Amino acid sequence: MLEKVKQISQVEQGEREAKEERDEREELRELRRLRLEKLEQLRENNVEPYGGKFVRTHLAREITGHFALHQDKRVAVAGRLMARRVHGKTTFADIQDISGRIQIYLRLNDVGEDAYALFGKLDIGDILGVEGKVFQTRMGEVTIAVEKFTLLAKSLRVLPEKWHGLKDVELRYRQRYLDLIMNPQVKETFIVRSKVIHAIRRFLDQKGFLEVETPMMHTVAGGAAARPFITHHNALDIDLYLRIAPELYLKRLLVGGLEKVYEINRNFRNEGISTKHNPEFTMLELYQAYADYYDMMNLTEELITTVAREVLGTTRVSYQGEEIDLSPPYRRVTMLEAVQEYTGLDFSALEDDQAAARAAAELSMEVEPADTWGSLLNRVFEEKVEAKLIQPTFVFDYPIEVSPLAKRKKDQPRLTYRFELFIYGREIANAFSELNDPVDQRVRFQQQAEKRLRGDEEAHMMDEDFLTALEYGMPPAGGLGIGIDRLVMLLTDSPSIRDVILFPLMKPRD
RNA sequence: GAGCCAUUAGCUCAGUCGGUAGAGCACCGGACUUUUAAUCCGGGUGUCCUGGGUUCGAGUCCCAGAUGGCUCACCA
Repeated sequence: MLEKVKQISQVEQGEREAKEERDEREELRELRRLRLEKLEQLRENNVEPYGGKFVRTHLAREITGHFALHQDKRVAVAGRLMARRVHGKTTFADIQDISGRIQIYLRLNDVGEDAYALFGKLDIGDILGVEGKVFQTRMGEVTIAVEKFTLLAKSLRVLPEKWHGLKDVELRYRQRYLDLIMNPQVKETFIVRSKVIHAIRRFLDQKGFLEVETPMMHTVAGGAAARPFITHHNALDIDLYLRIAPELYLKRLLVGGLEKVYEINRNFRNEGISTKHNPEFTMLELYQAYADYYDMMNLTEELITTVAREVLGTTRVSYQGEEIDLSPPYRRVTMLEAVQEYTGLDFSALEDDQAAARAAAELSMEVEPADTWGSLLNRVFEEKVEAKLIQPTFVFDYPIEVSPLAKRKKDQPRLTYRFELFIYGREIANAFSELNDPVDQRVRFQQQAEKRLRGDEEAHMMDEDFLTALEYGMPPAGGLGIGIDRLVMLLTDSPSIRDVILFPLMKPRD
């Protein structure tokens, strides 16, 4: 009995020590503790630290950019306190809002002792509303002479350093809000992203395209060669796939008579993460009935140049030190020509799979038994050519093996009416004359199914429901997909896809 | 999945040969009524990523792990 009591008291002691250690650690976070105390003090002095609506008359930039218009005018601005320079009975500070920063100036004589003391208790990071008259300092800085200010939100955490900003890449992604507060270029990038998407919508709407939304959760993951994420619907007790592409649903809409449709939304692919890949990413897909892939090339050129002009005001962009000219026409080259140009190898002269395998081996490529003329042509292109296509280049007529949803070329049955657009060695767009022959499509699915049986998890799945739709008759059509994230990377000179996705996927930290 | 690199105060970073951890900003106290990376005086606030090991002694050396970055692989 005594033993047991002893044991319990030992356990209790251990718990107590652990708790004391926690308390001690909590106490060590002095900066935050100090701010919590300030919060209490504010409330004791009847200052509400978390305000409500504040009516602003101007954004910072509107005032600083047009001083003459606002001189001596009374204005109200709101934003985050980003810097403070105290000179005894006067204080300068900087307020940051969506448009930028503006300096404010407080004098004890103007605001009174209580308010001046309160301002001294504020912290960098607090959100305020200020009212006062616009003037220019001796040094020429457009400034608001504060008559009144209101605390709108007390900050309990210390912002990153004012001069170097937030550099730690991990923190920038995990706490993007801090990145946005501290690094103006980051905010600019995401504003550009928003404008790009808006410009695309405007462009397509004007051309008579209808924006639609198709399912994100699929019972068959189709429309691309990729491994899907799997989720589960409890009530129906079925597994579902997060979509890897909207393609097969958008084509069903062509069957239904929606002749020009597009969707801008997320795709999910359960694959590796890199500077060019995020598990969820944004795609534009569009389909136009009675068009073909040449129409899609023209549309792609027009879309990209329109967006670049509207958003950046130019079609010449600098990407990672490389000058890229986005003005049309873009170079157009068949895959066969491109491979010949960069390797000297004329694939069109190779009669069969064996000849292709021998030729590929001579280029010191690994050849596998399952490889065919088309798969090798594609691989030689990917390995020897792709990275060299810096200026915008349409590469067209892709092998049929790697294009199970594209229409077969009439005169060259080993190829399809398909192109991809490359810029800076990266695939930006993918398009084809859509396969609308249900019998051919069934054969293609069957070939893909065989690849799946052989262990290719990225091969397309058979989609009977889609085939049924095609059997009702789908108009011939051109289809186009553009990776929005990659386009935005190009237009914002961002080296990583994570720089253009607000919250890229990160592993949880403990 | 593989290789290389990084992880030290809230942030940006030093830290020598293994000898008990520093700077700037931010913060706290004081001075200052047109500054602007304000300035001047005083104050260091820490799970040195985590866990083992070597050692009299580890931020530092070794092993394992975590997270992140880059490159490659895969892919769009």
